[in-house]
Amino acid sequence: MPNPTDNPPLAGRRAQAARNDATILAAARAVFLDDPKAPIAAVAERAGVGISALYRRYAGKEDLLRTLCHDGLLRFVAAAEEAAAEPDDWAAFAGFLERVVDADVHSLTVHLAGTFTPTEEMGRAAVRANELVDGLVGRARRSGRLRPDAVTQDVGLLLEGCAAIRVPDPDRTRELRRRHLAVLLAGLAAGGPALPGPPPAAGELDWRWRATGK
Amino acid sequence: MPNPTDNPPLAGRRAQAARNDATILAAARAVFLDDPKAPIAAVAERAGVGISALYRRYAGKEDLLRTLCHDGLLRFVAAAEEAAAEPDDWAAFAGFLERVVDADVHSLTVHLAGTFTPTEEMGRAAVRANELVDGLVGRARRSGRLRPDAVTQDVGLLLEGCAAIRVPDPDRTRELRRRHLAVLLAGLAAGGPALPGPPPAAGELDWRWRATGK
DNA sequence: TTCAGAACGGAATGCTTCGTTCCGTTTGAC
DNA sequence: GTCAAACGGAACGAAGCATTCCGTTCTGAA
Repeated sequence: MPNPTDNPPLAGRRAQAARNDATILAAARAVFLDDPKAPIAAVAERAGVGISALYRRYAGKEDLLRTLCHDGLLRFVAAAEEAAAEPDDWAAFAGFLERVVDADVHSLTVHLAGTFTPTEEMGRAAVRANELVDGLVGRARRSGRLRPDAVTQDVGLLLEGCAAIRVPDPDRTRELRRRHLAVLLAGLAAGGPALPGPPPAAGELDWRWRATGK
Repeated sequence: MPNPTDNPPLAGRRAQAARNDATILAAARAVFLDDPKAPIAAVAERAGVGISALYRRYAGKEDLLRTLCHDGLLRFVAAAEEAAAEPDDWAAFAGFLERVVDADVHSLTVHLAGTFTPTEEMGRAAVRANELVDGLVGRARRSGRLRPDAVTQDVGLLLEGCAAIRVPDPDRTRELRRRHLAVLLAGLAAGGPALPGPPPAAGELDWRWRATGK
């Protein structure tokens, strides 16, 4: 799994193949982001390659989806780590959400859940992701900027809500999600009335990952 | 399209058939709410009837979906009208959102869009629905409780976001959506920082209704 | 009591969609 | 010049699903 930022100046079949690795994964991301039930042929077409180029790299559709999702999980973790470097507690929290929403990482992982059996490595990445979010929420809450009754799992609700917003134009989609996120951040700021109902519990939003069934 | 609240004390085949009308529509609502691409057989099974009982009432799948969606639109309008009767401007606005979220009306209409060609009557209902929402938003804004930069179309974003939240248990889903809605309402209250980006324009969220293709 | 047919259950049908495989071709590498 | 990695894309076979068809049940009126 080569680094997408590699830019090998090599020519020839080998280099072409290496570049295709990234091209195919990018195409798969775009296609399945648009329609989680898209056929594999759509990915090949989008990447501008034949179907066999896909099957040379992945054992089957499930394998491709798993790889794609794993990749998304790593991006999620990276976003959280980057955001955590921000000194201001609230800016770190808000910046994290903006990164994840912009990168559209959440919709990928959520909509693909259940279409493959996850690996243990993915499980570890998920745990790490959760720890990072927990840290960001904790910092924001301790700073007094985040309302005290907001919990880590509220972030999941929030991301799911933002991911649901979509219009045909991707750029406009990002703008609208940003706007929606701004409303949510305003609502998460300390000072509002108490939130109703029992807060989402740990693992309550993981149900998509538990079974392989539809 | 019989009123679901009818309770004919009649027995016999005729009465059974009349009751089935409502049973089937309710089953269809539950099934397609759970999975918008569910097969028609799932509806029949859920309703506890045979497939032919369905085809006796509807010309085909598209006809059933259209009827179901039309029904949802009417429920949406009814919710808006009920909420508008509330004298307090903010309570009317918030109450409307709670009704729609609780009844899960929005997800039905949104996820089914594009699977059938709408009737003119549905178009009229949609216009009426929009006018009602516009009125509620206007009242809330004039009362000073709603932030001035929120527009009618933000309600669409908000409802879409809430509809995206779901867990296996329907009751818990409602609770979580209510919680999410509370955050959003807190964020919509006047006093926050300005919302970014151009606000959603009229018709910008109607794209699902314009084409029949996927 | 009889019987025409409304209402129904569910198997059978035919079509579409898709994942996967297979085979002939191209093109660097040595 | 030869070999095989990489490919393109047609072909295959399975699965899912909308719709139709037919035999059965039971009501309601004569």
